[in-house]
Amino acid sequence: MSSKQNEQAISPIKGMRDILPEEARLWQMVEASARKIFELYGFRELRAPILEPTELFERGTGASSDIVTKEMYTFTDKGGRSVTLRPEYTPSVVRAIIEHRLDLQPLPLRFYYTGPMFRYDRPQKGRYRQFHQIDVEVFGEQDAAIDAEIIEMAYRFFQEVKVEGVSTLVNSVGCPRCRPAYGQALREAATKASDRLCTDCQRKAEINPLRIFDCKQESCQEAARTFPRITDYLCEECREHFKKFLSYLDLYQLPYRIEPTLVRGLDYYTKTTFELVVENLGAQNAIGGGGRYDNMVKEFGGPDLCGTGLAIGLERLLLVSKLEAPAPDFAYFAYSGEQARQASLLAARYFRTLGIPCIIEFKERSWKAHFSRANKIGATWTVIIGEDELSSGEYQLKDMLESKQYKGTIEQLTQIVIEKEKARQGILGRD
RNA sequence: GUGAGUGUAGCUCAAAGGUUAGAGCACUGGACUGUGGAUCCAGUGGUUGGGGGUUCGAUUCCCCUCACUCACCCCA
Repeated sequence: MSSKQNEQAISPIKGMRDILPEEARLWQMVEASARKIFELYGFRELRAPILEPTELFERGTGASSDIVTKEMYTFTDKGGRSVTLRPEYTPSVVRAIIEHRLDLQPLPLRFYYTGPMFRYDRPQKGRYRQFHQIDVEVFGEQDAAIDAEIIEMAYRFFQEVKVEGVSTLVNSVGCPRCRPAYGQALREAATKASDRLCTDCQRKAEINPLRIFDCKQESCQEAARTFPRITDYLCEECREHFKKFLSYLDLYQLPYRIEPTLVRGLDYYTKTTFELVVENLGAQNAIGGGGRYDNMVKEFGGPDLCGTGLAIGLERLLLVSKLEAPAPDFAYFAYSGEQARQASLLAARYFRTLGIPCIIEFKERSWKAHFSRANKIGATWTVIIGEDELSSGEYQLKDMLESKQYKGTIEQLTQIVIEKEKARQGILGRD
């Protein structure tokens, strides 16, 4: 700590936080699982910048979306350009595809990415201003089977990272051909029922009547039940796509519920939308979500390339994951005197060359204090080097878990560690 | 942006207007200078989030402010 003179401690910016080593270990495990599983489905990582031109999101995410109208971290850089910390990932991939003419590669394209996103929201449980997503996108595949496969992949991932009780809400929001008619029908119904709606919903009837569906007022819910459903307004193509999508979910035997009121806050979705929700997460119960966006690439001036994707929120995932990080295995060096210290340093170098993690500390300690320290920091092995060991040339190795002690040359001792670790499936046995 | 709740040691919490703000855990050291976990003892650590007010006296009551939490809106 710094001096206590009226200095104010510097805290992180609201909605942002440090991830300390113990928790970071879990993040590493989750990210490693994601990579492993996504690669298993042919996805490849595509890393895009965190900072993008503001216009990318105004056009991609949608100028009327909540994200763009009130949640972006936008500022002017020293060159006078308006830049934005990305609030989501999809527009960046679309930009990269056009930039690098990736559409000329064999289709479909499968990309994944994991990293921080930024939205200027009011923080609450499961919601931060800097949060992290893992994101997958597929381009150039119109078949509804891919929409289902992405969800199947998500379930495999959830299983791998010990997230249980995930259910899927699915819907189709139609396309620019069928959506306008529905929007009009819904607006008319909402206006007609205006006197039965709360003041909040009366306002929604104008702006976004779909939102009336998830109002908690009993009278609004009652009125909403009489409103037309999007699924009754889909055009032939969209209806077919939706039917096929559901049939593949059935094939995988994935649990889902059709939620005709599921609207997502991003403007670009067409046809399939879905949300992965989980219990015990409080109000922000969506652990993942996504859908199809068949027109975004074209609207950016690129080729007519359809897209579909999924984003998973890592903070929320970790809030419900039962994953536990195994304690790290390593050797601690207990020594006495300068000569033994030097012998320890060289021994640790040899250990590390063989892939055995070591921690060596430089505080002079009694033997008892050394062992106490080794125990406290969780060492699995303690290497003992004192006067006796220096003169005999044989060091000692203590197995801290079994309280067994060995004596031998440094080569012999490393062999013991390696064999034992293998048997225990310790760090040397893992991939 | 709106609403509610909470701020006391690193963590979890006491102290209900009255001496020098305490305890457990954690940390450091000792009992114990060639062997850890247990036990016992001691020590470090606080502008009670900050500012103002009421009062002889405020951690306690009032106001402002900041932070955190939860919820609305929306989303991961």
